[in-house]
Amino acid sequence: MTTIRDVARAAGVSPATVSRVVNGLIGYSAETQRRVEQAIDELNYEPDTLARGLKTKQTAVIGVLAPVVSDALASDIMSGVEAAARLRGYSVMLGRTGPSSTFAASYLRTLRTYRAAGVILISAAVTADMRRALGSGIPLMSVAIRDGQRFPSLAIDDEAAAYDGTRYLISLGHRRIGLLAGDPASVLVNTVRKRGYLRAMTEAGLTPVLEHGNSLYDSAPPALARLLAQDGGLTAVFALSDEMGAAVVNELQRLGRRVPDEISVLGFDNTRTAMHVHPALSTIAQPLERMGELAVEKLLAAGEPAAGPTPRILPHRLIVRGSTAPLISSTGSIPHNKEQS
Amino acid sequence: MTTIRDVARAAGVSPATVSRVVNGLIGYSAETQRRVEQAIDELNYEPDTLARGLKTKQTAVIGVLAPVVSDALASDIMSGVEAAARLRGYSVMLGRTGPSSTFAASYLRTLRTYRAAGVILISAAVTADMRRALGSGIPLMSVAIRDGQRFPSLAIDDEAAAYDGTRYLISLGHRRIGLLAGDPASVLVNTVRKRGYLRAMTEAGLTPVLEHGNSLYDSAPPALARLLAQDGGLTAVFALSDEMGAAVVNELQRLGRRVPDEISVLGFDNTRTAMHVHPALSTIAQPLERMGELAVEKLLAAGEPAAGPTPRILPHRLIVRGSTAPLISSTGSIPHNKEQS
DNA sequence: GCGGGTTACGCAAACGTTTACTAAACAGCG
DNA sequence: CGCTGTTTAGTAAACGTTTGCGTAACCCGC
Repeated sequence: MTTIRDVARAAGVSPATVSRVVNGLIGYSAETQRRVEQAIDELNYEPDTLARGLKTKQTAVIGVLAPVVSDALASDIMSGVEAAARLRGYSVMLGRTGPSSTFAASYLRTLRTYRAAGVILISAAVTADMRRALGSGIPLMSVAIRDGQRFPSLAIDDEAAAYDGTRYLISLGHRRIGLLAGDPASVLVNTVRKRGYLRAMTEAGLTPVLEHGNSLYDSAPPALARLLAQDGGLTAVFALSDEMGAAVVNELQRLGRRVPDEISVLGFDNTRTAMHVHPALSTIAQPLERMGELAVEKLLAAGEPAAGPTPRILPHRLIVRGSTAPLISSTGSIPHNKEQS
Repeated sequence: MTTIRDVARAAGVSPATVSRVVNGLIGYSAETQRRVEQAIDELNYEPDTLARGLKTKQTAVIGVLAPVVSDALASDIMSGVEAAARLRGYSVMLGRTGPSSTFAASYLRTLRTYRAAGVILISAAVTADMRRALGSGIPLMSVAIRDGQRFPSLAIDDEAAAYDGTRYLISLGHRRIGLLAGDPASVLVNTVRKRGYLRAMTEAGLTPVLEHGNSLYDSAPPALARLLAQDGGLTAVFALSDEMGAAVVNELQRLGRRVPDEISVLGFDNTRTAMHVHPALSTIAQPLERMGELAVEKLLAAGEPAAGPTPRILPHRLIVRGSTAPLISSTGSIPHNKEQS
């Protein structure tokens, strides 16, 4: 490995000067710069990140923690994080927190000893424990979850999104709308989405019908069965994740119910999964990649304590595909599809 | 931040001794160990990774590079990598190489300056350029692709897997079997899979029919149309990725062809996507998570140059779900489903 | 041509570890 | 009791950077 000293010798200057030109500081002549740069090229020099980090107490790494790595939602966010990070010369370090954030603190401690520039927490609430494990020097930001006002976060307004989704189904003429929620214990965003659904239903004078899955595909069929047991005449099902939504579409068809003619299905998140089913799932979109990008932008801007704990709200969007349709009601009033923001 | 010197002072010993107990070396009494450990606990000391890495010329990070981050196949492998890494106290650093490995060298250079313990390359061939960018000290292993004998790799036998898949369809009684391949330019594993298909077809005296997509969902419908244009009487389609397989299932149904009664569909990889479609996709499984785990195991064992360039072959497995069925042929011979390894 | 201001650059001390090397303490043993 | 061998522990020199400080050299106007 060639060091800064090798370059200095080759260029006939001191290591200090090499460091200055490498870091674009001032204090050297144009001629010196040329010689140094030539030496760098010839020796194929690359500054050692470890030594640099040790001295400057900062490394260009951003930690990303998600409940599970191989998850469509988390993957999309990570993709945005990776893109934004690489654009700014940062690397990303990946970690899995487990469904109930079991490993989070341990990862954060590691990230601290790496002197990470910041960490992004996906779909998990920031606890005081975590904040402590990370130490005070490193900014932390949670994404795809709203965490009161205590820590910076970046998410859509899940309550409003669920409200809008429910309103959309109502506007299609549906009256008997079932909700397929996720596990409120592990993914607390479910609680607030559920609230949005309930508000829309009671406002419209409709009676809520709801069951819980765990957000994953396999949990949906049994939960759907329970939903149908409660009200066999449901004309629409609102699933709070695309995986469950996709499962509902498939299961309904297996049961011989036609989607969307007999029963509409609405998903949530707009992950790839929504496209993988036929008819394609209408869903509430979160700007996932964009959220990842924004997270690193805000994180790095947070060097200045100007950015306080400002939970930033991103817009959600209703995406209408093939799984929802107006109710063919006996009253004959048929609202039509629309894409709204 | 508390340093090793603080601990030493608190325990009344020298930094050297603290270092020894932290690293489990020998050369201190039981009493000393007790005092040091107590001081560590009290001061909440955590050794600085950067300083340690600088001195020892090694850090506990493993790099993982994939063509795209938010890909079901890559995600599953990464998941295995993360699990195995964390088990051994290693962290994983994530990078995206782009479809034609554009960014790979740059990432490898970064990984080198971090003095990574090893790097894992997913679905991308190792080039001499990459090997050079990484330097000579860091082991590199490619996963889910077989790279001749030049660099260590870990994959299934794609030729045999495609052969077996095709044989399976033939054993079901199908004679007119179309292949939906991926883009051979970007994902070269497609070439060898195609070879397996061709071998099985010619061995059986059948005429191959094939078209190319790009492995992604959206590329499948048009490719399927071209396939059908070549032979409208196809009774089975073998798609070389689950995304394409899922798209084929959906598209076929949209065209009014019943799956699997009129036409069977076989996928490849056994990602989550295979489950997201109805009927669920029969597919050739790669042990993706296991591959990730094994990759880090071999990588870390490769400290000893005992492990040469031994491309390790993992077993593939045929998974029969609902998208394939025996051909109802006029001859009346109906082979039945089976799960084989 | 000289003082004052600027610019270009080198010296050396950090940053927090690990690890030779060395020394003291101690035990065993004839 | 001296001698040797072993164990425990400390000293200090690295590892490859960055950066405060100092000092030549230079520029400029009077």
